[in-house]
Order: sequence, then structure tokens, then C-alpha cells
Amino acid sequence: MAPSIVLVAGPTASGKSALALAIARRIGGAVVNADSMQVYRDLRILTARPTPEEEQGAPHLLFGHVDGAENYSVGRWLQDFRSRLDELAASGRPAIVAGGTGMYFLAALRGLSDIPAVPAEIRARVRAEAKGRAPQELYAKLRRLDPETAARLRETDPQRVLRALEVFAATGTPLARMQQERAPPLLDGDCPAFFLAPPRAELYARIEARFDKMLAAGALQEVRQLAARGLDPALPVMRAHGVPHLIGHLEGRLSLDEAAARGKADTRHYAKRQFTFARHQLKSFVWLKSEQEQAQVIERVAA
RNA sequence: GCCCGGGUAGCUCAGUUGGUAGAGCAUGCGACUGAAAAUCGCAGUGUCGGUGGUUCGAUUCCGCCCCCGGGCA
Repeated sequence: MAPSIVLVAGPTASGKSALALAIARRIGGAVVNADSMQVYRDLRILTARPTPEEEQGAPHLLFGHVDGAENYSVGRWLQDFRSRLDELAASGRPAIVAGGTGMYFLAALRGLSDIPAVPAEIRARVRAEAKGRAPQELYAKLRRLDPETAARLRETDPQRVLRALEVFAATGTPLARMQQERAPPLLDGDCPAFFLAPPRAELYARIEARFDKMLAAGALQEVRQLAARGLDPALPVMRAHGVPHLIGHLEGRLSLDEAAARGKADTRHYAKRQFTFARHQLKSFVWLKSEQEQAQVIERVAA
């Protein structure tokens, strides 16, 4: 009997979507997105979201359901994921969870700490106060207010320091303390889990070719429309690979070649980090190094 | 053919008043709890164009040769 949940992870451009779709078709399942960027409506081409034609092959959930003006997060994904999982379970349809965001898989498998959402106005205030300040200065502030969390962070890591400051401002409780507990995981770890791992050189070549294809398919136009919204550049959607540099090109600061080269480099660097994350954090995932192994997996899952 | 500039890490280049060299990028390794396509940490690499000479010692100074720019003819 086919499993009710299958996990498909892997670096960007490794062919996750295709494998997930193949499995979904084979066992009558739905593809559920576990990618932090494919959730945004604004970017379809640049985030390599499945095309409308591909979506014909099986139900696709949690793709493009979020507006770029929103600051989506692991926490929200986990909630959305839980709902979709419940619905699929009720209808008896298997879920093929596919995506490149290792932390989403980790959150589902290990559980996330129960931390209240930081109210938008507090978040905005903390960030406004931090604007223009050196990371060391922010860190010094955190050490004064919340030495417990500061001790676990580096003073050169503004993103985590800012998060800690926000949480402390909102709750008065050290983030580190709340992180000592985790809510029970959504997934029990028994479901089949795969990590696509093509040879590095081959993957890098695919990343570069894919970026050129995205441009040919209208990525620049997509970015132009996004830029026209005038969103805060700090928003996740504005950080998607290629977006900052293509905006740079649209504003005349970069040649298209240079923007593309940088977009590709960002993507390569990211792929490397995805391997590291999987190696050390997603240890239960079985690595698939070739298309033959993928084909075998489809058969095995269906059996 | 002559003159000038240059040949140093995979790339772009710095440097050594003679004691065999270094940044950025690229690459690799790692961390990772609500922005994770983010954010951050660590690391290696060289026949210093070739060859002869001077020297205790040459990537550095000198000669010759080769290659790449630019100029003159």
C-alpha cells in the first residue's frame, strides 16, 4: 500500500518538482510545496514554480498562495501545512511534500517552539531603531536586555540578533528560553524521505542554464512588475535569487550579463548550503544520486 | 623592427628597499527554531612567464628569449 506522506527534498534545480509530480501521478497524490519562495504569487518564473501545465498532472497545494507584501515564515508554513495534511488525510489522498527549504522539513519533523508572533508594530519599531546601526551595536543592546539569548548568537549576525530583540520587546522573555521547548512534531519520521543529490558540477551547470531559461521566459518582466509594487526591499520576496540584481539592471546599475552572473552565483551558493543542511540536519533522508535511483524510488513507493 | 606597459592563486590584481608571497571574487567545509532562496563562521590553493647571470640566497637586480596590450614605423 502506498504511503500517505512522502518527502522530497534537494538542492535547487535538482528536479524535485518533476519527481514529486511523477510520484503523485503514480499513487494519486497531491504535491504540497515546502519551498519558502514558491509560496509567493508574484514570482512564478524566477522561483521555478511548477507551470500551469505541470499543475494539471496532480493537485498542487501551497504554491503561490501568499502575496509578496507579506512576510511569510516557517511558522506560517507549518500551520498551512498542517491544514493541507488534514484535508488530504480526510480525502484519503497521499501528500508528496516537495521543496528546497530544509528548515521547513526540519520544523515538520522536529517541531517548532511555541513563540507568539511579534506584533507588526513592535517589529517595525525595533527595525526602525536598528536602521543604520552597526551589528555590534545591536548585539550590545541585546546583551544588555537579554544576555541569555545573546550568549548563543554572534555579534556579526544581524538577522538573528534582530529577531531576538524583537521577540524580547514583544514578550519580555528571552528567545533562547522559549526555544528550549518544542511543540510536538507534525510528522513522525516514518514516512519515506528522499534528498536529490546530483553531482555538484552537473547541478551548477543546470542552475546556470536554468537562469538563462528563466530570462528567456520573461523573468525580467516578472521582476519589473514586482519592482513596480515598491515593496520594502527587506521582504523575503525581494530577496529571491536574481531579484535584487535584476532590479539593479532595471535601474541601470548593472548590465544584464552581470545581473545574471550574480543571480547564478547566489543560486550556486545556496545549493551548496542546502547540501550542508541536509547532510547534518536531515539525516533520515535517503540521498538519490542518479535518475536511475529516482526511477526506482517511484516504483518502490508505488509498490 | 623600435619604444612603452604588463605576465604573481581558477579570475582580477596588490606586494616583496633581495630572505620563496596576499586581498577580493570563485571554490570547499561548517552553523542554523517564525526573513532560511535569509543570516553568519572557517579554510586551502601558487614551478611569482622561461632561461642564463650577479648573490650565501632571486619572484624581486641584470642579460637574452617567449607571450599579451598600446604606440611609432
